[in-house]
Order: sequence, then structure tokens, then C-alpha cells
Amino acid sequence: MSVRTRFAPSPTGFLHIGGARTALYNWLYARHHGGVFVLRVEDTDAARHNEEGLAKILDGLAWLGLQWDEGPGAGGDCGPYYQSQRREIYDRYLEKLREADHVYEDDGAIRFRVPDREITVHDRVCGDVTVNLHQQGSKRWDAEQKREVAANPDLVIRRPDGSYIFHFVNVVDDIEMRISHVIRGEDHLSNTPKHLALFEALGAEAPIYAHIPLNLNQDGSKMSKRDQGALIHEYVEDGFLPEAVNNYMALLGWSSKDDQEIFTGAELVERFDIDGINRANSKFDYEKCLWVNAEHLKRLAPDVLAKAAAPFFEKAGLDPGDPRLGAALGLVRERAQRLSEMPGLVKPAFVEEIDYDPDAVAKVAGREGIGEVLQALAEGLRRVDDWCEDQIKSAIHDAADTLGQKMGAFMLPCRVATMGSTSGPDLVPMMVMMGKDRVVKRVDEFAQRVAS
RNA sequence: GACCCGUUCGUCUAGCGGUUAGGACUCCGCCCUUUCACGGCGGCAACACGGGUUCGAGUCCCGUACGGGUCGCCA
Repeated sequence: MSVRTRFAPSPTGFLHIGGARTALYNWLYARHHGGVFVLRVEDTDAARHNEEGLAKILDGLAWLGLQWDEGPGAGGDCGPYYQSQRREIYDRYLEKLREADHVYEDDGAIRFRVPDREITVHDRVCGDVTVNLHQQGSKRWDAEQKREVAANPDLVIRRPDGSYIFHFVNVVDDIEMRISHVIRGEDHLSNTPKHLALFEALGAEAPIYAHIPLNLNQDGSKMSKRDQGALIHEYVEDGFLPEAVNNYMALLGWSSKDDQEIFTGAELVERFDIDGINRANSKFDYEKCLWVNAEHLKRLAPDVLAKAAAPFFEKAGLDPGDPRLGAALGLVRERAQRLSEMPGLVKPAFVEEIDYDPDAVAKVAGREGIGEVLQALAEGLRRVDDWCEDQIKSAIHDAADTLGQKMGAFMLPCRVATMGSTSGPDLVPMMVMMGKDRVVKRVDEFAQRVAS
């Protein structure tokens, strides 16, 4: 059987991490088995449908690199891939049910007769789940009254206005699009018997189901769009790498069973399969997500890193075309967890005016003999004619010598004077990047600032 | 309320009848070091509870508790 999976988002205007992970699992499964990944837009609810909302989701998927083989913009012979354009197909399938007397009209709506017997879902993750829909549906929990009330167990599949209900179109589309495996959130597990009943009534074979555990917040609540790490576009803006986000999402609910945690996209495709999926819900851990991103950042080839970091330098007002960019990235790539943190770390080398951290200044200014130190430093640096790391280092060393001090004692004042802070990337390479004039000027000015 | 799924360090997880219960993130200590990071070494920290089954249970069974989900003319 050829593998065909699908991701079926509703165009809500943002790609949520939960949806993205579902998409990822379906994509990985399809790629792993040499199958096809279909994207279908579930826009039957006209009130919530809008083009812009869809664009955001497609952008998110594209950024993650989850290319769909069939769907909007990709073609395919099972289209249209918008449910809003599949009305005739649904009508045709409804007619099939009508002919077999599986449906009846009820107050303008159309209901599907639910069978009064047990239906078993053979779930690849959760195991067998058996339910009697008729019995289950005969009662309904009324949230307002807080009690059970009698209910019609038969499923409404078409509204009086002629629009169709999710359960029905979902099943019809999965049949029409020849979906072989449905990987979706566990919140759909309880709905699946309804879907199986529909497949059977339509004389179609149901796909294989795999319901994956949900991702929750640290406190166990559902992740909403306001929670940190909930929306994919935020990862883009915050300087995450798509491979890292995929990697972390894969880890929430799936394990390779060995101790490997960092995977390239290709490795995930190779290793991912349903038997590695867990059954228990997981809690989203932003710290670990940051760590995964940092690991991917460390592994990036320099030219790839430069390309990825360029937009962030531009956004920070630094010229991404500056020839020193490569050297700058080399200095910060192992101390930043996100691309967005990088420009700030090397900014002092790229701009004329820097901000001095008051605490850092106070710490250095309070030192005994700081005036002499800065003066010696400035003089020493001024005499360097070949502005390279070795020369700068020995200049600082010699300057310290003249005052009978160690080089280390000179480094902090030098750092604060030139960088404005007590911490940051390796100082000497930073000084090389700044250029002699700027460094000397800063040390001079800093000496004045401290003296006054 | 009924039904369904789940429960190993704070978090992500390995484990599939016999392990000093392993790894990772976080946190702490030490080392490296011109700061911060990176890196290296070490440490804290878990089988929800109660019954079975078994020579032996984190692993199997049954309860209980807790968490999540579903019960729409939302998807």
C-alpha cells in the first residue's frame, strides 16, 4: 500500500506548535516511507475562513520545510484541496448514504444513523479502543445545567443551510484523497469511531490511525496562542532555525530509543516511525527548545550561518554585507542560542557610539590606579602598527608590565572601555574588528570619563 | 456526569520480569579561561498509590488517585 498522509489545517491565521508538530509527524512519516504528503484546507466554516489566515499557515509550513506534494499551489489529482470547493463531491457521497438509507432529515439538517454496536479503533499508538456510539450518544453532557440530558445519537452531517460538518467531510476527503495513514492529535481519538462508522457506511476502507499525545504548558494546561513558544512565526522572528524547531517538536512525543537528541532533517526522516511515538502527553519546555536551537547553530556551516543571520543583523541596524560579518559570527556562534542574540554581541565593533553599562563602568572606575592603567593601555595600543591579535596582546601585556601588573588586570578595564560591558565575546578579536582608531579613541574617552 | 487515553527525576525520555533504574534540558560545584559563554568532570533529582500474579515487578492484571481528552447543526 502506498503511503499517503495529510495535514488538514483550518485557516485560522497562525500556525500553532501543536498543528505544526502534527504536520511534521505526517510529513516525516510520508517521507520515511517514500509516500505522499497532502495538504488540505478545512475551510468549511465560512465565518473563520480567510485568505490571509491561510497564507500565514502556508508560510509557517514552508519555513519549516514541510513541503506538500499535493495541495494549494502544488497541484495533485485529488483536488480541489479546499473543502469549500468540494461541495459537489460531498453531495455525491451524501447521495450514496441516502440510497443505502443511512441518513434522514431532521429539522432541515441531515443525520447519519449511527449503528448500535461496538466499534473498535485499532490505533497504532493507543491500541484498540472500543465504543458503542449509539449508547454513548444517547446522552449528552449539558455544560450549563451540569447534568446529562437525553440526546439524539445520530450524527448531523449537513446543516440546514446545506453546509457540511467536519466528521463527514473529513471522511469523504480521506477516501477521495486515498489517505492511508491519519496521524492526528489525541483529541480526535474519541471521534474516530464516528469516522469508522462513516467509512463503513460508505463502503470504504478506513485509513490506519495513529493518535499522538498532546503538547501542554508546563502547568498542564492547553497551550494557547499567547503562551511562549506557541506560534511558529515567533520562532522565525526570534532567530530559531527551522531544523531546530522540527527537531524539538519531534522530541515532544517521539523518541529514537537511543540517546540521540539532535537530528538533522534528513536524520529525522530516516529515523522517524510510528513505533517511536509515546502515549503520554508532554509539557512544552522552552529552555530545552533553546538548547536544541543552540546545538543546531553550532553545527551550521559558516556560509549557511551567515545567510541565516544576515536578516537579524539588518534588523539590528548593522550592515549584513560588512566583510567582518564572518569573523563576527565565528566569535558569537557558540555563545548565542538564537540568531537574534548575535548582532547585539558584536555591535560595539560595528557602530560608532556604544552604550556603557553603568554597573560595568562603576566596577572599573572604582579600581585603584585605574587612571594610570587606562593611560598605559592607550599608549601601548597607540604604538601598535600591525593591528592584529598577536600585536594587540603583546601591547596590552607590555603596558601591564610597565606598571608591574599582570595582563589579566588590564583586560577588564580594556573590555569595559571598548565594549561597554564586563562580558561578551573574546576581547582581542573584537578589538581587531573594531579597528585601531576606534579602540584607541574609546580607551582615551573612557579614561576621561573615569577621571571626571 | 458518562465514556476514552495516559501516569519513570521539575521537564523531555530510555526501559518492554532479574539494571547500582540510563541519557538529555534546567540547577549546583570543580576545571579550562582575559570576562561571559562553549567545552570537560562531578553532583542533586524519578518508577502516583493500594492490592494481586510471580522465586522475583518500573515492566503483567485489578482497583484508587491524579492529569488529559470526547460527549455541538466547531474543526
